[in-house]
Amino acid sequence: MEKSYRPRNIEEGWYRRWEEQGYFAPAPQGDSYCIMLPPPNVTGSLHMGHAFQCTIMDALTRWRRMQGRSALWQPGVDHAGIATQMVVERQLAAEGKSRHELGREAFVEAVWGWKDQSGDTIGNQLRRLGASVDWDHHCFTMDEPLSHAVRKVFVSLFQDGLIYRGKRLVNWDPQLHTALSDLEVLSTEENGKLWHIRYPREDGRGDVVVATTRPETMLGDTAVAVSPDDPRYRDLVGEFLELPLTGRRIPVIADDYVDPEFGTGCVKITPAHDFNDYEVGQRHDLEQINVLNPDATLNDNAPEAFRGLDRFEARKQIVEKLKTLGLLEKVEDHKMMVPRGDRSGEVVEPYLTDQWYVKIAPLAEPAIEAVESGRIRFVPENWDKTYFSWMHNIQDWCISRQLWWGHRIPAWYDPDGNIHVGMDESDARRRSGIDGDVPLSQDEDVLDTWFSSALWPFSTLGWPEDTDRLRRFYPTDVLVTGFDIIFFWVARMIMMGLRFRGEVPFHTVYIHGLIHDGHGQKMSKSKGNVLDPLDLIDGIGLDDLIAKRTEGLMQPHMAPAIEKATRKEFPDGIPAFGTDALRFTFASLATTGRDIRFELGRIEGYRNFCNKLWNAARYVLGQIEGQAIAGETEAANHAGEVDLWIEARFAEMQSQLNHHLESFRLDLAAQALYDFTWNEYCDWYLEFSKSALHDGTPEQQAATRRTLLSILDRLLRATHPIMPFITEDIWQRLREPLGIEGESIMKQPW
RNA sequence: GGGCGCGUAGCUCAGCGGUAGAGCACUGUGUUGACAUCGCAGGGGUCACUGGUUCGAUCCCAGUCGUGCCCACCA
Repeated sequence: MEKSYRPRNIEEGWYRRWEEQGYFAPAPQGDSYCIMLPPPNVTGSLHMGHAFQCTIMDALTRWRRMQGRSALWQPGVDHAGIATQMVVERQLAAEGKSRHELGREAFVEAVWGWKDQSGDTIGNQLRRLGASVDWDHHCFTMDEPLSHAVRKVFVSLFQDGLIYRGKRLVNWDPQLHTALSDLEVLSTEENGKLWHIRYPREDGRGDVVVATTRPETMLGDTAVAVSPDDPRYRDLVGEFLELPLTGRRIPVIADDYVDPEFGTGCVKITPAHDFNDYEVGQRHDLEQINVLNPDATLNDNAPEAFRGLDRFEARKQIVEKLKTLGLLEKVEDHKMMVPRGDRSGEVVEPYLTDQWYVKIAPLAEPAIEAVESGRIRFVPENWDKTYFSWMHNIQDWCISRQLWWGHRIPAWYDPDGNIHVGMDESDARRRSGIDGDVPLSQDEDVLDTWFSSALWPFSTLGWPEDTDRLRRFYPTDVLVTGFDIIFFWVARMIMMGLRFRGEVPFHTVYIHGLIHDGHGQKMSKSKGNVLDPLDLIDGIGLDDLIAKRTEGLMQPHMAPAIEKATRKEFPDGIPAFGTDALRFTFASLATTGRDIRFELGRIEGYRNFCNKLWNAARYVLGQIEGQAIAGETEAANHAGEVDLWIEARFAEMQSQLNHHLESFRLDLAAQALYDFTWNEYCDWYLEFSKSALHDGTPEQQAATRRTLLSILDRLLRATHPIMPFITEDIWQRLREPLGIEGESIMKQPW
């Protein structure tokens, strides 16, 4: 063995060997154990969070596999509708082209091309991380079998009345020109203004002052509301007002929605541009006047002077106009929550469109029950509160997106606008009994990416076919994921799993924290604080790191600051720590907390730990070369106090380790291994063995050699789930002296 | 406005009803073979604050302060 631990030398070959030998496929017998890999974006690459998550999943899978379970870790990737489409559109934009110039077919082809080009980045990363996934069954959400499952679910839900098409307000992203679900809208507090505007009374007896944060929407007002209990405005209810700039007359109505304490106590009601106003409008049967185009410029329902203006420019001009008309009473500074699209960052508009929805309440009910009854358990437990609070207030799910990349909605329209849903056009015709000569056109929209993700636990196993894998591995055992996608993904998998399999998709949801940088900041390209897991494994020079962090920035002016911070934090770049050290670090960071700070000092310490283990093995192997090794019984007969002590300590550690793995405390598991290896096996037993090997009888020496080897063997197996490479590499050298039959530590019993 | 979490050694974090632990950092010291990616020895904390329960609280309960995240329709 080399004197120093060099991860690169030992990590290279083992993964290929494991994969070639088919060790990652679930064993034909044994109780099943299954984890679904949360599918990363197909064209993306794995970041630290993914690597962290993979470490947890791989450690659990390897551990169960060694315990004799038929373990399946199901891999795959997600088509990630909006994200992927945006990437490709940006590439086109760089060439001065737009997707509309290409047309739908060519654009989708371009996306597939990009998918192929970005290639198997994720696959290669997973391999470098040592992930023991079942490559033979790798899935992509847009593979035909999975797409078939998507259509099947859509048709079925439609037939059962749980999918419907409706015209109502949605969150509209005016930049991406698509509807978004509630979850894809993030509200942030921003500084805004509250404009107080006079609406003259029709009877000429003065005016009413309304307060609004969005004056441009007044062009679509169809009422002004006051609180029914407000004595100031009691007489006003039923009267009419003149809506400035439009010449329209609108009624004053009374509605509980209005808080008399806020603003002036009078609220302008714009049913087509505000979710609350929409509700009020429904209650009072108000007209909905849409004044915006899909790109958030004013449309022809607006007075001519404002048509075609962007919403924010229109706001400026409207306020200006009101001022000259003497209708602007005052303007106040006002903090408000502004809704923005999570991908585009654009201010989202409540917008009246036709969209597809999943009627969610009937699906949510059993999903709530499944967690209440304990058939699904969150770890740590208190995440169930988050789950429940969302599920109890869940709104219908808008599933249509005005994108080109994704699963096309399996619905067709006849010339009269009737809807026909089916697995394909002919199926739709058959179901509706429509002749072949009636022309049908398919809905242009695609489904929300999460619609297909929701089916992942069974679509990847072959559903709707009744496959052996499906029967064997569904329900799966553990879902490992971050708390950021409990709503997006976890809840929806539970709902769909119960609906289409009649059983929960998994028994345990292990929620881990999110990896941040050493200062507790979220890692992001724009902050320039991203670490690539592969750079921690292979190392990277300072200049390369800086280049990586500053190239392709959305805000290039940040580059100097990023460079400075990077130079300060990594003056010598990043040394190569190896996969095992990285994995051990991730395991030790897997505490119950919510955010996790990744610091270089930590991984350095664990790289040293690898070296410690390496050298302990070197010592042990050096002692046995050409020497007699006692058999097990023989060794027991000649065991001294120290041997008994280390045996007892190992047994204790092993039992703690099991307990910690059972309870998903990989941090404690890692610590138990670290403590035993360093503070007991190395510091004490190895030291004592030196005198035993020097002064003992030949029998005692042979017994000591047996114990040295035997503990090392078991220690390596115990450490293998977290550090697969170094343990395999050392263990291979123990096979002969211990007379072990197996070919790999992966296949050794736990 | 609700919900969840956190506040323990200089830093990052474990822990637990019985007079505090790890890694890193720090101090001193040690190189003829397991390991300087190391060994040995050591310094350092009134476990945010206040009150309560208890024989006993860092740990349980109530409140306060600080801090972070999530959800929510106040125009």
